[in-house]
Amino acid sequence: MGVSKTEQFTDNQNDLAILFKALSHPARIAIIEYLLTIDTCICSDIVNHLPLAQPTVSQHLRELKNAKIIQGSIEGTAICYCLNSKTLNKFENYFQLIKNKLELKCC
Amino acid sequence: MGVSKTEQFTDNQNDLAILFKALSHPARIAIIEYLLTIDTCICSDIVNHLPLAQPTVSQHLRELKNAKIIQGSIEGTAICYCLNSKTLNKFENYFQLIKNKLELKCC
DNA sequence: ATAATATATTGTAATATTGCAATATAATAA
DNA sequence: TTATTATATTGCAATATTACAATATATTAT
Repeated sequence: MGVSKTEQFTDNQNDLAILFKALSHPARIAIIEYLLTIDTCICSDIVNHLPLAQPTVSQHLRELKNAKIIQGSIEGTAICYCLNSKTLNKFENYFQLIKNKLELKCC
Repeated sequence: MGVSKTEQFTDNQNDLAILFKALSHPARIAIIEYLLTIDTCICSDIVNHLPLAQPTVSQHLRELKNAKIIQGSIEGTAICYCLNSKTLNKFENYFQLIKNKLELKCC
């Protein structure tokens, strides 16, 4: 009761759900939007840019990193986070597939 | 503490997060995939097709309906649920926008 | 080495989500 | 009307998420 029955669904369905879950918080959307506006990025920029405490931002960054939506590389004392275009293209492909299937349908 | 600070983010960021949250469960991905494979659809088909109890499926359908990802029309004693292509196109547009912005960037 | 700075981790309280039994509603069939 | 069938709602237990203070870690500067 209350436990998500993930094992009852296909790997693909679970993988997609995990990807979407990573985008299901406005702070994480804000992080992505911010990373799109700048070329390089250190984490403290993000912390200053968001209305959340540093540990909370770190937690959101970890979730995006786990989903491979962003990737971080150590740059001296800071970490350079940037978007992973490969994963983001997965999303685009998925919705393009849906669009193509929808066009063949009536309602 | 623990409350999502939604009011601190823009309407657009919150709207996107809500849309993605609607897709963040494998059962709801499975519902979308199922609706893509058939032309018309009654809810009991979905219930029989998913490994979840009827109230749980009804709850997931409501969440997809609230997000306007699916829409339902009463057909006698059943309800015909189908996908809302307008909302699904929103997703595609969003990721296309991201892709375009990413191509202009270095890392 | 010690201090300063940047980021991560841990622990915990508040809240949200998930799943389902029980029940309600609403339409058709007998 | 009464049964049957299809779907929705309610209430609640189990679990997950969110936010952050406190603390840890790790790198550079002095």
